[in-house]
Amino acid sequence: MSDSFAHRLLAWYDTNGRHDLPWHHDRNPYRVWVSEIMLQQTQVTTVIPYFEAFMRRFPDVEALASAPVDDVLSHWSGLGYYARARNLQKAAQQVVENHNGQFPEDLEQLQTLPGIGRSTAAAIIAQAFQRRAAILDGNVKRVLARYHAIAGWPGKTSVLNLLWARAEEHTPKERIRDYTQAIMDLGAMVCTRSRPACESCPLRTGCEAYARGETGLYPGSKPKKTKPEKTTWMVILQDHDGRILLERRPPSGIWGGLWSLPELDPAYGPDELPEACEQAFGFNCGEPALTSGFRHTFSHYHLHIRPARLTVHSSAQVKDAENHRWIHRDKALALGLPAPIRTLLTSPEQSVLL
DNA sequence: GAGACGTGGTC
DNA sequence: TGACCAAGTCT
Repeated sequence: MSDSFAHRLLAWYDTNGRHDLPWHHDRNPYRVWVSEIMLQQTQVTTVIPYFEAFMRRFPDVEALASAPVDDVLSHWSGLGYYARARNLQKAAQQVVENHNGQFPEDLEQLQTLPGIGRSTAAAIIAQAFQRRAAILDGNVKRVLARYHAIAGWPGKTSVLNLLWARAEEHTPKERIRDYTQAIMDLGAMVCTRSRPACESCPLRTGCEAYARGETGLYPGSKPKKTKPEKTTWMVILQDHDGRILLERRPPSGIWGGLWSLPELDPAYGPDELPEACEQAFGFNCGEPALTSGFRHTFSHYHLHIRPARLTVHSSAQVKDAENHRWIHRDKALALGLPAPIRTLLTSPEQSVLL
């Protein structure tokens, strides 16, 4: 039912909303889908340049499906959550092979594609097919939690279910595309996390949190936990030509599918590194030169990185040639080597800014 | 249910 | 400076 909530929101959107984002032009399921995946946990201003470059290189689902995976990853460099890029291409291949190149128009079917969950599927239904579907992203959660004074952290299933129920309730049958954009815009521009602009909010009347003067209490915050500390070796393996070894990281885990300095088990002591390298790569190495380690903070843990530089004595081939490559020192320096954290690559030729 | 997955912005 | 968060999904 399109209640007063939806009407007030749409009236606000008509004069105050964002109507000119790149994915609003030439709107088709492919462009909507790519934008929705890029926008997961990522802000609009960050996404815009990536979206435009991505569309130039992969203008349609066939182009994406048939591209080399390293090419897809290189266009994702710096965006983070690289599983999104891998899933994006897998999904493109499924659309081409199983759906004749056309995106399914059904909520459940969309969710069978990798990387598409309930909210993204609904966003595609609403934005691309203009059919009624309720979304519930971070913006909508905040708006609804405040409007209905829904207490508790939205990560909790019970709270999430309450929010979904309200989202369904407010979603209108008419102007579904605009409504979907409108409620996200309100969350991003007015009903912000800190210092919301309640005085210019079309939903001020009826907002329970505002009436109580308690907008700061909603949505409830996540339970605090101390971040675990992890440690790793990152080795700078150099041969007599000055070349440095890179390793393709496994598809899952941190920086999945990207290239970086090889990592070794932190259980090895400094003295055991030559032996560990011999086992892992097949090289006879000299004594490691250790430089001071540093800490890199991620969403869920602190990573203590210990760089170790070793020189390769034997000129044998690398053991696992498929997943290792040498790059020349000049190139390595240009990429910022040997600072290990700056050596992430989407292919040995391309650097990633971190 | 809880943890993993990234980078950039905010306070 | 560091905790917290952002157009979530997968394991």
